[in-house]
Amino acid sequence: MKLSANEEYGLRCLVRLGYAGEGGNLTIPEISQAEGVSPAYAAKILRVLRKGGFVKAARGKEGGYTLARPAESIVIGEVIDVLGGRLFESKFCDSHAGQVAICTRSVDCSVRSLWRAVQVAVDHVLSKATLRDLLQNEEEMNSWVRAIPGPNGLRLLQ
Amino acid sequence: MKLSANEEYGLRCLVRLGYAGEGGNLTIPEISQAEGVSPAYAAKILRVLRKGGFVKAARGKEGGYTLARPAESIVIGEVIDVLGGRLFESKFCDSHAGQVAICTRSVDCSVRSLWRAVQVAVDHVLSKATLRDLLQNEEEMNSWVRAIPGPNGLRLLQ
DNA sequence: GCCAATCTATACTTATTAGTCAAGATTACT
DNA sequence: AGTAATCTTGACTAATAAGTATAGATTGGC
Ligand code: FES
Ligand code: FES
Repeated sequence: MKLSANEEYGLRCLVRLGYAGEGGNLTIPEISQAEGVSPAYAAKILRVLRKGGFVKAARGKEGGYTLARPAESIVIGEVIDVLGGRLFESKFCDSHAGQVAICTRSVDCSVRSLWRAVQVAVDHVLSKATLRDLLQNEEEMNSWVRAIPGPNGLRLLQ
Repeated sequence: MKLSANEEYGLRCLVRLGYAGEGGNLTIPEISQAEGVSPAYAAKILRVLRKGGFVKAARGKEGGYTLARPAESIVIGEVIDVLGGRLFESKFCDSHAGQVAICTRSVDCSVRSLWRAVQVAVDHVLSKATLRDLLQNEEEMNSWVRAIPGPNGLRLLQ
């Protein structure tokens, strides 16, 4: 259960484009330098973001990347899904089936129930965050996090 | 952000031992067969659990593995930490440092703030679950999940 | 003492993810 | 048309995680 490099750099590249503003254009060399990754790797990641429909590319001179839609309509949960998949996918239990009672009889598995709970908790945060929310400084972001409703764990950040 | 094989199988082996009850003893071949993994792999995972202090081993004939402490004192969050590390470790941002404003000036990064929020959400679930909670069937476990306090995302499981 | 059942440790192989490279395609400008 | 700046694609290499193999150490029973 670790953040992948794709998720980390992909999200950062997207934030970088968000800072460039609506219609703002950044080239691969620019993004690459800003995020401290190689141009080739930035290109690879940006391709994933493009195929996910979050950014669009223009080729040729004066080309570059730009957000495909307004920052407030880009939900971070969807971005993370594209960059790194889900924490707990439904097929997971099929491919890791044990033999006897606990997990094969997959109609009845407490472990799976726990994984689902974790997935829901993650989704609860990531489905509420948009790229717009990330286009602010850390302090403002912390306020945003605390504003997630309910006396849930996020309050612990307080 | 995916569950690792270590986490999946490690937790299942632990649950299996939990079913064996306090003082219950299972050998590597038994666990291996029950969980559908090779004996060698089960051994590798059980070693991690032993070093984490969750199970203890007895060698020689009549040997095997047993829980190191009562199931209700084994917190799943700690188990997952040992098996697969944290989602977002503090050194993470050091090793993935970008160059300019967003992530190098790590005193001010909204992305990091989001990762922390996700980590807190995960911990909120996993720090409340003990091995005892997992020693019940899926339906009972779902009830347990719903009982996590607050109108938070876990309600979505309803 | 010997043997069989068991865990232990380390090294090895395979699969997946991370990251690089090189050739090609598109566009703007002259 | 020519050229330079740009994205696109697929193949390649490197690093890490997953899984296997093998030799060794411990224990109980005969
Ligand atoms: S069915 Fe997947 S962990 Fe039990
Ligand atoms: S400092 Fe780590 S994501 Fe920004």
